[in-house]
Amino acid sequence: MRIGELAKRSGLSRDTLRFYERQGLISSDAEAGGTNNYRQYAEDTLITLEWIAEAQAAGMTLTDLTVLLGQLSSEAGEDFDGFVFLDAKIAEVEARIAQSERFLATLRQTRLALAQAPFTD
Amino acid sequence: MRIGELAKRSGLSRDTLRFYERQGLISSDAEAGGTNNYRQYAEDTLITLEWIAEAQAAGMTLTDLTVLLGQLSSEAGEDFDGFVFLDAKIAEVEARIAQSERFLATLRQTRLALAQAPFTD
DNA sequence: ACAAACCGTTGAGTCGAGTCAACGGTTTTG
DNA sequence: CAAAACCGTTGACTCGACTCAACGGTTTGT
Repeated sequence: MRIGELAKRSGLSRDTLRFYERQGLISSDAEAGGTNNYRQYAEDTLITLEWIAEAQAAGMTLTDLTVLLGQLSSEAGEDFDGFVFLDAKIAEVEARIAQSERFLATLRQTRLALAQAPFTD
Repeated sequence: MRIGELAKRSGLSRDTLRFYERQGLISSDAEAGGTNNYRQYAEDTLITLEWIAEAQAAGMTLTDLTVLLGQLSSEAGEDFDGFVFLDAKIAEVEARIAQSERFLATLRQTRLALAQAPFTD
């Protein structure tokens, strides 16, 4: 599919998609018929974009993601030292979830306190 | 306490603390003896800073936090319409946690897949 | 066939969240 | 009583993640 369709289906802007591509997060090949240089995206780019969105929500930076995607596609068994990085990221996300849950608890508590305050309704 | 001590104890830079103060996230009063204009912070500023860190990890922006802090300190019962905002933020955090957990699951899965690959150790 | 809709590139701009440098005034300490 | 350590302000700068404008080529709908 071309960039416009991908934009519409992913909910991202065309600029963002080109930006992601420059960062090495997604890739495209030139269209077959070859007179123009329109980007052609595979269907599963949508899955990658979904993954990127989740990863960003989990606090990953785009450069983190470039590294991770690189490692995922690296041939297993070939001087793969990526566990260090992967494990570090897993730990980061775990920590962020824990903090988010603590924060969520205080938010809920606050809501309750406000709701029970006198003259609130 | 003065800014240097707060910086040391919170792990944030003095610049960051002054920046937070300009954003209305923390406050200080001038020192009692009055010849200098050094900031004087109360002990519980540390708690606020802790809260801010959790909130940021949960994806809140500093302006979100300024609003939230303002609402928390608003007198209950007085034309308080903040549930809309509060509930929205609660929902946001819940969503982000859910996405983070999905992402975490795929990371863990990836780790497993890589660990079980042939010739990996 | 021609306007509307789409695509490309380049380069600059924005916004959030800090960070740094420069300069000068206070405190503290050896 | 210096020198070191600390504090203040202002203004510019960085970095990540986009976003926009301008300009021109390509496809598509009527």
